[in-house]
Amino acid sequence: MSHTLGIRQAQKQKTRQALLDAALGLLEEQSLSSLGLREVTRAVGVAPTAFYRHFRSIADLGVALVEEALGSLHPMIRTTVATTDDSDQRIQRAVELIAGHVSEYPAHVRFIARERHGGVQPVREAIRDQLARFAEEVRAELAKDAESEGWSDDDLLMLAHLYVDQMLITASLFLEAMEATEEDREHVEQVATRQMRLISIGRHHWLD
Amino acid sequence: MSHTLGIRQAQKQKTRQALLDAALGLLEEQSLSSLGLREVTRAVGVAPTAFYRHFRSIADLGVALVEEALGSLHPMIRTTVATTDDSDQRIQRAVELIAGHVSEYPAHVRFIARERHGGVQPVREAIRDQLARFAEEVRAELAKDAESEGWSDDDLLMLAHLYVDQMLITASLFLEAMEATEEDREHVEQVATRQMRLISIGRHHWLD
DNA sequence: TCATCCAGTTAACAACTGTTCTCTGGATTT
DNA sequence: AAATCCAGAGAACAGTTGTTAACTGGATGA
Repeated sequence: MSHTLGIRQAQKQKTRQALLDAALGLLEEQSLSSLGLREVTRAVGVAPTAFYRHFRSIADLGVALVEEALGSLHPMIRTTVATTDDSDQRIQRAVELIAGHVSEYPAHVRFIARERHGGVQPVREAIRDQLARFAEEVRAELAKDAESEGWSDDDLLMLAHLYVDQMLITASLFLEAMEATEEDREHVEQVATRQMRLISIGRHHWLD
Repeated sequence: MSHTLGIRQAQKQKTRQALLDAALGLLEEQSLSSLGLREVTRAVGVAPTAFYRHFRSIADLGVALVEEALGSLHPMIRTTVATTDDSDQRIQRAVELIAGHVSEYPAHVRFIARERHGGVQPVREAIRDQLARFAEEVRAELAKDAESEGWSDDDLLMLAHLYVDQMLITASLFLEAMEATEEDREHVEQVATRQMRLISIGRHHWLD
């Protein structure tokens, strides 16, 4: 139950969101470490000093963007992994889900791919933490699976990280393919599906 | 057979290398898109305008750094994949080789990881091209393997990309672990080895 | 030996940056 | 109704940026 905000708080949140949106837009053709505070406020149409009412620095804004881009993704990942029908169909659904997310939030995906190893430490750490949470959640779901009998928790987490990294690679490839032909996009989908399948086969025979 | 350079050419190459080295150093705590031309020349101790004698722009310098970081790596990758003894030992050697390379050229590894999805298009493209070459070379080596009988070229390339991406992920993890404890570094090595092994198991049962 | 070349220098430019302090006027609270 | 609050504006700061033009002086080639 969220309390209704006053006019003042509402307007403040609106400006804050405008700053985040403008920053995300400007980051399509540069990195966070070269993004200027004035550049962002100029794009919003607000005085440079207004920035400080919302963020301590550009790095601070970057951390907020990480939360916006990844924070709401946890339930989605959970339910996708949790689906316990035929393995091949599960993979295909996962790949389609990634493709859909990339075409709906391309700027968010680009931001995460770019800043995961980017030049701003607090942002790198925020992304690392979120991805570690993803891996842990995937591990927990995998543990429920019948196929995980006899697996150590360490190995399950190892596999979960493999899946999470593969998701990011796939998302990044879909992003690159967005401005390519439909044929190229289908090729990316096919390769991603096969890579996931190969990993799943490795998982199936891990205990042999 | 390299012809001996005149004093002039030699001095020019020396300055050019100093610019590359200084840039690589400065890039440890920022991205290429925020690196300034004056910043680099200041670090070398040379006038800003001297920069233009060697590079058209910072992006141009970035492309040269990609060549420096990845260009000499092709024979190394080839011979590593080509080694045809026991599979588990091959994986362990590959991981050790990555660890060695990271501790010998950490700045190069950081640069590639950072700019692969970074904000400078020509640099992204240069890295993409080099990695595609790696994948193609790995595919060619895998094709010679007895285990690759019955595999399509498409599937071999799919697997090769999986290996190349896994190498990069592993290298990036070793880099992060460089300032951590010996225990952490061993953990990274163990996880990377197991992930490679799982992929190899998937490869072994791919045609079932 | 002498004319040419060219890597690096010097000086200057307009434009940009993050941050400070002071102020304003509408929303909020008393 | 009056007092307080606070998001955003405005002006000014010292310092930075990429790029230009004209130069210097040692290496080079005739």
